[in-house]
Amino acid sequence: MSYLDELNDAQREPVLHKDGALMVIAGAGSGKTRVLTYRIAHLMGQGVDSFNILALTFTNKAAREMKKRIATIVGDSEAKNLWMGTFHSIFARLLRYDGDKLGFPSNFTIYDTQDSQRLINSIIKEMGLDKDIYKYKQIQNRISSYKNSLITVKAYFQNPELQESDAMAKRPRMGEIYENYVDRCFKAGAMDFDDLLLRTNELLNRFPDVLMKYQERFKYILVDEYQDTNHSQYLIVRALADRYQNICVVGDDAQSIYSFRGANISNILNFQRDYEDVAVYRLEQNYRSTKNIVQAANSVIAKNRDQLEKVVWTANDAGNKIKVHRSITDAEEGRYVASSIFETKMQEQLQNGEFAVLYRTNSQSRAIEDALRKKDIPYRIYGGLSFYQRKEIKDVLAYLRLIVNPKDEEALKRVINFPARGIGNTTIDKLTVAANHYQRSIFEVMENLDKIDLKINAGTKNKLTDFVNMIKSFQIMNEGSDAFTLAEHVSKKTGLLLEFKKDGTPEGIARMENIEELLNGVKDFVEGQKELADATGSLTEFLEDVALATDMDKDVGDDDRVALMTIHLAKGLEFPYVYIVGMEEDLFPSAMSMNTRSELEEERRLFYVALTRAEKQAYLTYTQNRYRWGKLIDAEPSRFLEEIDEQYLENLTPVNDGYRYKSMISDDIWGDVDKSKLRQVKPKNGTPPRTHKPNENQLRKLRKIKPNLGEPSKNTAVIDPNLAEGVKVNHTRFGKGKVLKIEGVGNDKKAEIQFDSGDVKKLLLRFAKLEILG
DNA sequence: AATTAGCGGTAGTGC
DNA sequence: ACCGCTAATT
Repeated sequence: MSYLDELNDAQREPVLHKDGALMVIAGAGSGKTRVLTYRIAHLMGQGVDSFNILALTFTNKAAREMKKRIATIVGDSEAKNLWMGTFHSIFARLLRYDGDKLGFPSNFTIYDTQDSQRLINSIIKEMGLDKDIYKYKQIQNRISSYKNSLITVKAYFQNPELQESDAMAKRPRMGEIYENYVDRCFKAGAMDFDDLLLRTNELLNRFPDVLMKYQERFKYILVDEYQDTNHSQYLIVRALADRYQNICVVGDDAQSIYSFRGANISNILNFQRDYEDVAVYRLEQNYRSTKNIVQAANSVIAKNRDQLEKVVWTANDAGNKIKVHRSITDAEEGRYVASSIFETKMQEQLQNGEFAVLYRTNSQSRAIEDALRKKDIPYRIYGGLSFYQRKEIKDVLAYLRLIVNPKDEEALKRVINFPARGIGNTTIDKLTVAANHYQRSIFEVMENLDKIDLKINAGTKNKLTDFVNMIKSFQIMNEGSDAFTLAEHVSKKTGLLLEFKKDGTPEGIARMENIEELLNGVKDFVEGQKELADATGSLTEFLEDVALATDMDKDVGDDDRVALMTIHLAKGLEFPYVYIVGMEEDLFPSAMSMNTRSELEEERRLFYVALTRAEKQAYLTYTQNRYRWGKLIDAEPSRFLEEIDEQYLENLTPVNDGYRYKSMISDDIWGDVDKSKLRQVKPKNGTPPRTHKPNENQLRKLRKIKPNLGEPSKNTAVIDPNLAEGVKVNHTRFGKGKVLKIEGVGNDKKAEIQFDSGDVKKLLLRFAKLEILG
């Protein structure tokens, strides 16, 4: 029982607690994942069948990692049967089995936010409503919150208060839009994200036999990040756990940051009322961060009124104080972060992956990116416009969706005339009207053009028939081929690849490459699925994976990069060095979250989450001016800076004397600063751009840094002089190959390599890990 | 029906 | 500053 020795006393108790309801209040960095993992392993060790365990995690990646760890304790075959994943992916799976009872096909489509918004847009148009009053985004939010609160269309119309509040907001026809939206989703065989939970509730409520089946199946239920569950999720868990009451929830009320998508903090606060004889365990020892960081975070969260009693402490070293830095503009903030990362990395001989830059809004990433790129520091952005949301990727996916589910209206509208094949809006409108009239899908109307008189001319009819036949041929191919073969065929046959290739612009090329990357992804997926017990590698499974994939789920692999992400995405992660940027009023806390106490408290919890991501060192940066909508606006330091107990802070820029800050390192010595940019950003008082060089002390310090101590750092890697044309090399990712050409000098030195796989790639030598063969 | 210029909304966080 | 939609043009 060696794994029990890896736990402290407080962690061991909930692991050993077998039956009944238990709640684990786990402070930041207190090892809650470890508790969950070992608890599951222990249950299995005690004879509980893995088939009877359901674990709901915050990301699918977390589920994968826990599964892997459990497999090392109890064995591979045992771990395979565990149902473990996010709410959305678990219940999507459940609905594929039993959704037919609600009238959904097992291959239902999952609409993403964009699909929902487009559908709402067309409904508003079809109803002839004013789009300035009925704003599709607001409508979508409204519908989403109804669904998360389990307010169905029927419940909406039975509730005068709701109707009144929509009427007050000058949207009296809100209910009709909602009704149409639900109806259209149903007819399209589609569910949006909220439906995955709402429909699960409906299924469990309406079909006692189904409920019973899953209650019997999931005798032990575990829920991670319970503080971020919404009402819909709460009800599902309660329904499933009702029979055996073996429910274990883990969470930290201080880290509840998702109220905007319906998360209800009272779910965790009221847990003890919901179940009988609830055992409560507290994990309060932080293993992650220094004393300075833990105590600073405590001093912040203490300002919140609504919270469970809890004292997070650590036995770790005091560490450095949190560094606070002010700059003039966001561009300069970026440069400071990049310089600081560069310098720290050199001095401490660190990897890029040990650094993270966290921000409140995705739009802040740009300034950071620019600065990191200029310093040639590799980075990776998480979130934002994710790979799967790019236009060209969504186009390919739309074709694939249409193959699996031809009723998928949003997919159809997306690709019916892209690449252009002479089917214009007029025709699509006619088809839509007919489809609504006959209560059929657009695709079905297109299949029966001879039988309906739509006043579409013969030429257009032929084009429509060609399109239908093309999709049908794909469907036939789908029967016999794996997802990769089909996806590749579709990309070529539809002309998508060619469309982007022929436009010849850099964007077009990039889009084509993205499609190729997607195809590689399909291939990886197909091969990966072969190893799993309960998966077949079908197109449906791939599409579901994609629809519910988050940026956090991707395996980052071996590349070593600085992580850039929003604080929301950083939840559950940890990094030795963390930069929290944009510490300004109206940005963090957000201007939109300062109206009520609870909103502000949530922003404060968000700040708490941000701070507690750091293991060794935290940096807080803010600027006096920030670009927004292309304009430079004034910014005030965030109130959160003042809320941290001063003793934990070190101010790097203490006096605002009207001059530019004197940074530890001047950008100039790196020789790659875009001076024109500097000049653009003139401070209002007319202070000239900084031109000072680093002082002798700083220079001496910099010169002392020797490249290539220990693990070679990517920026200083010494390029092997033996690397020349014709030499055989091995690359960690691309395999063996031959150097065709060497070009560029210094940092820009590149090698063109013909890999044995057939690919020819140009690699920057200072990044590429190349091994010279024989 | 296709292309393009111009305009307006947007940048708050995400399954 | 950017994206997507609309109106105008071909």
